[in-house]
Amino acid sequence: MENLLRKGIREALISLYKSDVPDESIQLQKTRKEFSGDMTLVVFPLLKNSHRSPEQTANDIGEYLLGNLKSVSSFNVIKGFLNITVAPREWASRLQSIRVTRNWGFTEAGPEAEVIVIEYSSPNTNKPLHLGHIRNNLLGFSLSRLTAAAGKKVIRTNIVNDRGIHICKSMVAWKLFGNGETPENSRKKGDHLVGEYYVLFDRKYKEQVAGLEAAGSTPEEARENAPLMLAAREMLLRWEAGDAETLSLWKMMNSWVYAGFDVTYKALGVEFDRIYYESETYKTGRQLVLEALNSGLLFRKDDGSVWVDLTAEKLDQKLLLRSDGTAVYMTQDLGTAVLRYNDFSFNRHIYVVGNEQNYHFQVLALVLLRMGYQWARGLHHFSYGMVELPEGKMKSREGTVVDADDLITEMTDTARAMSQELGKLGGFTESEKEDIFRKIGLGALKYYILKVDPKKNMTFNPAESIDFNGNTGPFIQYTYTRIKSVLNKGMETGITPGEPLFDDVTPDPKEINIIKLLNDFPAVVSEAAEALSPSLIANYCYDLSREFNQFYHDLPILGEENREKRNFRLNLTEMTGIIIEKGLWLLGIEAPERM
RNA sequence: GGUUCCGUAGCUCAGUUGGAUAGAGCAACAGCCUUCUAAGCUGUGGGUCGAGCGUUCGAGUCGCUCCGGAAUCACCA
Repeated sequence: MENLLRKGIREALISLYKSDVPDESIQLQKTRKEFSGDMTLVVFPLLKNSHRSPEQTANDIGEYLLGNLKSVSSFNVIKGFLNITVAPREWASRLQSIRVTRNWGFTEAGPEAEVIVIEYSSPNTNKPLHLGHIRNNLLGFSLSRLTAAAGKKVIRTNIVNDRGIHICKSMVAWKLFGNGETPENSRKKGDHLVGEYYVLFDRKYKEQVAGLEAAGSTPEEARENAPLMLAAREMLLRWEAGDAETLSLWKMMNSWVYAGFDVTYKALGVEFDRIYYESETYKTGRQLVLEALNSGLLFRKDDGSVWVDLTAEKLDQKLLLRSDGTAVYMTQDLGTAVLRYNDFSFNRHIYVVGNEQNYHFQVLALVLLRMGYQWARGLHHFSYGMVELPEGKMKSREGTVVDADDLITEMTDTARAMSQELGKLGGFTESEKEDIFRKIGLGALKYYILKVDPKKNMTFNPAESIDFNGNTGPFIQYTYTRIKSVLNKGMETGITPGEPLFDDVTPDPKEINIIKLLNDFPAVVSEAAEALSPSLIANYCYDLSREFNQFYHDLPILGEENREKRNFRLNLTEMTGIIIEKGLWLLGIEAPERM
């Protein structure tokens, strides 16, 4: 449609003014709602060619299009804007071609497809997932679907931070105070259980520090010499030395955590193709750093610590190995990146990590380049904003962290309560109902998070909770179930979307609005994949749902007397359902059949 | 202090490569269920797009300077 108009406009310019213009000077856009018309040409850039006033120019082109293009039915000129109305029947045939295209902007990954590694989630094994992780997981998973839809070969990875002093703290606390508590005998979820010991460590440790300070130690001494801290340090040394008993405790507690994470991941509906563990990558990182040091790319300070000097890149010097030779965060990530490149030879590597680590990823790419890895140019930090509470940041100390499992349960509970209040879902078994409540609750949560521009910080108000009315996931899901309901009802009465014989159908304005949106979908998908922005998809789904609900309300679908018109509406309805389902799929939101 | 990001209605957020009178939802108020699902639809009120200057025929959008907020600049991860 747009291309047709472009071609016509170019012909008009040649015929009227004997001059051709570059494509970007032909600014075609959708006509704003308050004006009549479908497409609008902004004529200001064309005045150089016409040497006439904006109104005259617009009028000239309008007349030409009306006379020469069958699909243009009328036009009007307001200031420098030429509003072109496309013949309604043109839209009807547009729906037909959308219907037969059948790929809706989704591209299959061919053998030559670009390989993209997406890392997301990246949990620590000493505490359960919270709201911040939810944003990470949802963004990462949706990005993986978006890039896959754009024809890339996507590998979803996770890096589990399973080593270090923080893990040892949980281990020490469990050993001292645990009395053999396990997820089985306590019926607690493994990650929560381990998290409790991490918190317990912190509490007991603070008591000890306070005790030492009362006995005359300086605060610094107290922090260093508290027995619990000494025990944790010793545990870390034993871990690094490969002590069998320590390793077996570590493996046992980590397995609890992983079992817990699996439950949360499953509830969120996210998946990974390959999981990396820092306990397996940090040694590679250290090796890389030592090799680079030998090649003179890095330098060693007097105390033995190894650094990279990035002052030439306007950054600081950055530590890569501690004076005792142990690895830091950066070292591990260097190792992980190289291992991944060896595994997948990726073209691009997207890290879904919060914006508090912008500096870290800037340095990571620079260091890899310094080491001679040209592929590091393909590293991309997908930096998203924090989730804040109305009072500010979530703080575990103040108990204001929103736990992921709790939130998921709460959302499902709310969906259940709301559904009962509305008196819905008669005739379903309990397990069917629960499945629907889960889809709705999760849909609300996911949409709430994904509709927001990823790079912005967002506010989550637990008291007001997440809405189920208005611009929400359930609204879109509801629209989808309405569509299903119409199609089912039609099928029962023998009315199904048949062959599209749309030649004689003149669509209503509301129908044209929907066709326009359906027509946009492929462009929205590729734009969202390009911009790595699930929020574009989310907002598109909302617009389409809104448009459909208005149409649904005002016009009969099954009740339409005219057979062709009814068939047309059914096809429109069916197509809308398909596109909404596709859009929700890109967001990782499930579409219930009924609700 | 350096670097990066953000600032749009009372609240939560949209706003395509610069285009016309800046949009939704929530909250408030007023309507609409004998009808394909009312988790819906319709209407009313609500804005110096943080401030200023500049570029442009045209700026919420681009540039500069301020103001406000966040993150980061660890031998934490």
